[in-house]
This record gives sequence, C-alpha cells and structure tokens, in this order.
Amino acid sequence: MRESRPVAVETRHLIQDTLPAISEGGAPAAEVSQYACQRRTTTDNYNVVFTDAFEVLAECYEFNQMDGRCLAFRRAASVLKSLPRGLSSLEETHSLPCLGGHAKAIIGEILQHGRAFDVEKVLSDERYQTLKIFTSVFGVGPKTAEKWYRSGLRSLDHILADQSIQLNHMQQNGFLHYGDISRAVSKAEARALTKVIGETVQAITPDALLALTGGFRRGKEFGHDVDIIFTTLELGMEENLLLAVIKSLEKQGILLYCDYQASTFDLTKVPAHSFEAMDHFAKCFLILRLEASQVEEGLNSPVEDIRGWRAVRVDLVSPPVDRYAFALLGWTGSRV
DNA sequence: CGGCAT
DNA sequence: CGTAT
DNA sequence: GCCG
Repeated sequence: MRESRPVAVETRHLIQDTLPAISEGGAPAAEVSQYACQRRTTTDNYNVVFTDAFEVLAECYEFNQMDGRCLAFRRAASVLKSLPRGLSSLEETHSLPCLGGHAKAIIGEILQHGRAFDVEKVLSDERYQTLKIFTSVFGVGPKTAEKWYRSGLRSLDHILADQSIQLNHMQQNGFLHYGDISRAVSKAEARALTKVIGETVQAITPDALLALTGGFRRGKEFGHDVDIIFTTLELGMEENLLLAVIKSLEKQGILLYCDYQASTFDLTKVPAHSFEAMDHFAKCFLILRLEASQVEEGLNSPVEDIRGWRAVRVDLVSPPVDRYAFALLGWTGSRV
C-alpha cells in the first residue's frame, strides 16, 4: 500500500500461513497483512471511531494544502479499516504500519476519553466546516472552496446569491442536483441503473461484456455513485460503443450531465508499467435520471419527494476488450 | 531529509 | 482546476 | 505524518 505501484516481488510478499501469535495477556494481537488482498472482507470496519477521526484530520490537512500529512492520515485510516476487529488497547498498534506518534496519540485519547482534542478542534473550526460544505458540491474541490472562503462567503446560499461568481458547467450541475447526488445510492438503485445501461449497450452491440464495479462490486449496500464497465468483443470499437451509449441515453431523455473523456490508452507509450494505463481508457462522468418505477425496492428518497425520479452519479468506463479484466480489477478499487 | 498514485 | 479508482 |  505504501508504494501504490507495482514493486519487485520479495519473500515478504508471499502469502504467509499466519496463525496470530498468542500474546502474554491471552488475546491474539491484532496483526494484519499490509496487503488488502489478504483481508477477509473490504466492507466491515470495526474501527470507525478511529478512522472517522483520522479522516477528519486528513481532510483538514487537505484543506490546508498539506498533501503529505493528509496522505499519512488517509493511510492510517486504511490500515485500521483492514483490521479484523476493533482496537482495544494502544499496545495492539505496535506492529501496525503507517501509525506514528500523532496517530497513536489520537488512538490513545479516543480509547481513554472517547474523543480526541485535535479532532474536536478541527470539527468546531468555522473554516473546516465551511470548506467541508463547499467541497460537498460536485465540481468544487479544495482550491475553489478556499477561494470562496477567502472572499468571505460562508454558505451555499451565499454562493448562489453572488452575481460575481461564474460557476462552470460541472458546478452548475453540482448545485442543480445537490440534494440527489449528496444522498446515498442504494444497491437496488445501482442494479436498476446497471440494467438500464446493460439494455442500452445490448441494443447497440449484442457481443458486449458489462459489469457493475466500484463499491457495489465489493459488496457495499450503499455508495455515492455507480461505476459500470463495459466493452465490445470487436477490438478498437470500444470508444465508439461508449459514444453510442451516451447518445442513446440522451435520446432516452435520462442524460442530465455528461463529461466525456476520450481514451489516452496507447500500448506503445506505457508498455511495462501498465497499472498506470487504468486511467487512460475511454470513460465518462454522468448524472442520470433514474425512474422510481425501475427500482424494485423503490428510490432512496425522502417520503415527501413526489417527483418519481432522482438524479444519480454514474461513471462508465470502456476499455479495449483485451484490457477488460485488468480494468475491472482497477475500477473495483479499494483505497488500500 | 525527500517522497508521498495515477 | 475538477473527476475517478 | 510516516517511512526509508
């Protein structure tokens, strides 16, 4: 995980026959592989109290453009998420990677008092609270949020009321569909959208491969978007397929927003380090209109919402067929 | 002290 | 700069 | 902030 790229295979990379060592106290020390593929599941988190705290600190450092420290706390959170049970003492952190003095101090405080001073301070900070709200808008990152904060703006209503602010297309859609796309997407909604995209793809080319990826493929019940990967068996036609799918969605009247990114994939330019190529397939970031009638368990919407539809963020990726399995692996993700 | 994913 | 994993 |  530290490397975040392929590394030379060493003895320590081989999967060990790990019977956890029984410590003096009796309970086996929480000892976990640094490799996500050796983890039992990728969805359970027995250390939410600690990982939530680390994620607050990571976000705070992100807002302050301290990328290194931000990354350090994101890694610390990932490590705790990979544990098979909740931490119950500081000693259990001794063998864990990516946890240093600061992270351990936070864990110690939370173990003792249920909260940590540094985290409480960040949570009560006006700048943090405001940047958190601004960056919750699709299309608004830390730089834009900071710019708005510096000019004295403190709420989304202030942003919308300010005549001098020029929202780009992505941000306009972020505000337009704010309620819908900040609400969780259910597994039933993801299945419904997979069916819509599947039928659309099928109508264009019968010899297609398609899969739901991202968090839902990892077994999550809820997500913040839907990731779908598909391709055609006809090598070289995958970009045309994606463009045809987008046109069809538009014709069906369900395409609310589309940011298309053409493939930059070129085998001759990235031969050896092909993991970098994952990013280079044709893809698009969409906002789609999902009809309530298409979702078996109904929409994940408040009861007072009588529209009969909701907007959902959907990402489509279309790799060449000989890269399909590889892209599926990449887009099934996990930060670890 | 430099690097930190693409 | 934003998005995604 | 953590690590090599």
